[in-house]
Amino acid sequence: MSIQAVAAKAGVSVATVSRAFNFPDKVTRSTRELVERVARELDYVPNASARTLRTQRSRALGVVLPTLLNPTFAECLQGIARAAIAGGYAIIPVTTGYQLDEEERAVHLLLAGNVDGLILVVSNPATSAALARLRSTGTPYVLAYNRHPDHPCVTVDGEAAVADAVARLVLHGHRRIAMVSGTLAASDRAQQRYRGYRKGMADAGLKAPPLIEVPFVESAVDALAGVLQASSRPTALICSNDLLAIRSIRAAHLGGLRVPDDLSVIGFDGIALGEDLTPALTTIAQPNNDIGRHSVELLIQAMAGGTTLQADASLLLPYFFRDGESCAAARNTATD
Amino acid sequence: MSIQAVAAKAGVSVATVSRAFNFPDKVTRSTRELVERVARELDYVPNASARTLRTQRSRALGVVLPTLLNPTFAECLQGIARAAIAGGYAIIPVTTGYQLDEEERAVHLLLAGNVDGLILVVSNPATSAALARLRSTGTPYVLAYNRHPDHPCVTVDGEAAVADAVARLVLHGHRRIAMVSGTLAASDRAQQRYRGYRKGMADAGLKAPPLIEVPFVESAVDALAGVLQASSRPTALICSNDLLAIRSIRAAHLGGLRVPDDLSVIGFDGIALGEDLTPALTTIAQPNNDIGRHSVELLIQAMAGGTTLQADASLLLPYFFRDGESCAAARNTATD
DNA sequence: CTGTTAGCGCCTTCAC
DNA sequence: GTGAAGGCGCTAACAG
Repeated sequence: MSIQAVAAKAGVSVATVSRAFNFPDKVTRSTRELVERVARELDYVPNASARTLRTQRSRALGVVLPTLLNPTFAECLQGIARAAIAGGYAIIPVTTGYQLDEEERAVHLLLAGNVDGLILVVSNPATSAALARLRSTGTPYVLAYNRHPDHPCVTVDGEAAVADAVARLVLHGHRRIAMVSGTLAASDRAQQRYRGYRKGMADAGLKAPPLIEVPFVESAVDALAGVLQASSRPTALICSNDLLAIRSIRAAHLGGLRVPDDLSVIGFDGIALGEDLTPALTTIAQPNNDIGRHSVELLIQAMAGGTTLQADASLLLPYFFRDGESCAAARNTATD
Repeated sequence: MSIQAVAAKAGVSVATVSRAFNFPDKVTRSTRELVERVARELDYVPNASARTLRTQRSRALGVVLPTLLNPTFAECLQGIARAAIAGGYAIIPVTTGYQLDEEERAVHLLLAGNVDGLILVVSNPATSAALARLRSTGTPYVLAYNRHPDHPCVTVDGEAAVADAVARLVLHGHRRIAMVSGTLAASDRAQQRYRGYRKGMADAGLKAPPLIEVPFVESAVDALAGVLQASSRPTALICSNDLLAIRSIRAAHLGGLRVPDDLSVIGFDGIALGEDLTPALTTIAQPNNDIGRHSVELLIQAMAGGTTLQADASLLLPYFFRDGESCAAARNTATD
């Protein structure tokens, strides 16, 4: 079903049909209605690839993310999806599994797929080869969750957020506060959050114990077992993401510690599920949906202007401390 | 950067360049290497829309799902994404928020986007207008999670699964077993699972109390409060999905009941997160990733044969009873 | 084995 | 306000 068929049946030229669809005012009302009617009768749907080929715009956005198994990114993608549809764009998501070579492959794939722009969550903007190559192509893009002065980014101030959280814990009487993180090298977010932790501890005049680095989330429970049994075990844990926090709570439980009575746990991300857990997860909530939405909006805006997005378009969205039940005041301990 | 440029620089015709890429054996080794080198130098990437226009195949699959906020579907989409990439396809996901009109809009959008095939999770295959229209277009499609004799489906036997679960509970001494579900009308899955529940109860010679129907997951806690306070409250809950199970556990907790000591809770879906909760969620686990993967594989296979997928290609994958900590034997109660 | 050429369906000047 | 025609980049006959 092509524009030709519609033109023929309506007794007008293809140009008129095209205009009736794309510039309704450039055509007489009567012809427009005629064309619309015929198109409907014929179930005509404009051919996207032909249009793309002709206009050099696909109205498709590529999305590169680590995984959908972390609800954080699923929530963000949902935000992206809604905003994209609202803006008349389709999205093509690709997951990388936190692997650098997959990042490159994804960007390559998407570029070959003629996307008009890209939203990506990379491991580390400063060192990402994929990002460097992407940049050189002149395709508009925006980073989500990442933060770097040379790139347009939409995220929250993870450093300040964690420093805040530490301050809150201190206010509640905690002194032995440890941080649990995934592999630091694997993401700039983890690094920022850890910086915030150290800053928070320093500000409170506390000595920061070594970072509890968990290579695979699955091994979190094991990694924590030892730490939580020590005589000078922490009374509070700040986790670099909610999934780690959930596993930390489990580790505490397995170790015979009650949360929050014996151990306070704070997460980071604000996944929706956290509110329904028992105990409800105390966490630093990011507006995951909005991060996605704003990324799309920035991108669409830039593309409309025919430009690429600059670093100074970056958005730092507010985070929220979501009070839950996994965090409480420290009990008085003589060992302090 | 077009094929023309490559041809010119390499001193061959565009046809040769095209062949060098698509049928490497149909050109001399030397020409192929020449073309490849020049293409690399020029950073040439074949234009997807031109190819699609010419071949009438987009190598893109549309995916219609209710939401990404339920990890079940996020896990499935992850499976779809991986399998699609492996098969050389891009995916374009659209969420419907469980709304029928959004289902139609999504199908329309995707069809207009020139997808070669569709994977969808609809509310109810028997009544879906979107599905009827899709079918009439002759575009290959497959349903995931849905089950219907007239459509190709990839899912598990939800009815048998729940009946099994009831039998297990009975074996553990439970007699007052209630089911918690979302709106029955909103999904055929919920209906199947409920049928399984009634069958299981009937088989055990037990009277099934009224279904606890929760219109919005957010209201689950309220909806359950009353039921759990009653003197003849259930000793076990079978929930139609894991998110409901998690909220049911919370409701129990808020009502002063311990899980599993005072109340056993079984979920359905097998979201990964369930294993990390405390108590670890006992659930009927579906192979979410595989459901996605198989859907893609069936579709690609059918498309390769140039055919549409028939109902008899449907796949019923195995489910697993995942033992957790939210379910235990019933305590002896004189009131039984 | 390689080159020439005709469209795929659409948009967009340029005439009228 | 409408029509005619070129060409976006590519593949697939068809020739050579």
